[in-house]
Amino acid sequence: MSNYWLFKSEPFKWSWEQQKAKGEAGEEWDGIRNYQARNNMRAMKLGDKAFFYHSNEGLEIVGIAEVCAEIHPDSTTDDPRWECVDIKAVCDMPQPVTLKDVKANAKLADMALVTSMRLSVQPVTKDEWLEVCRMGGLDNPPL
DNA sequence: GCCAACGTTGGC
DNA sequence: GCCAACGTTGGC
Repeated sequence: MSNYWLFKSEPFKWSWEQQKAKGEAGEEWDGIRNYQARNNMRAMKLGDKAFFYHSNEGLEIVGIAEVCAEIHPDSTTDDPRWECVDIKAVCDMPQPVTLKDVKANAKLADMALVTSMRLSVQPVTKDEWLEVCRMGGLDNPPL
């Protein structure tokens, strides 16, 4: 039973294209300096699935990733408070789901993307997961 | 580029 | 432990 998440990234800092280029090796999701976001990463298990969202530019969910390393120290700081996971790209959203689309869908009114705008690593419920996958044109969403 | 929302810091 | 000041995020 895996859980579902959403990672935000500004595409000019770390884009979905760059994430995909890392392939199976995945990449450390470093640089998170927010407790709530870190706590969400602490709760992640190997194989958990996540949406990859482009903030600032794009404003859309562009792909699906998977947790490929559980919580460990963030290599970009010596501060022991900050830890992170690694994620790898799984597949593209055939049709990216925009923030506008999410806001326009009553089923997604409680999504953290809408209610906790500034949280950069968010939990996603299974219902939300399925609905966003459906909107993105994924008939057989990774579960 | 602006600015509202909100998390963090630090003085008391 | 409160709260004002400050910094950052992120939509517009």
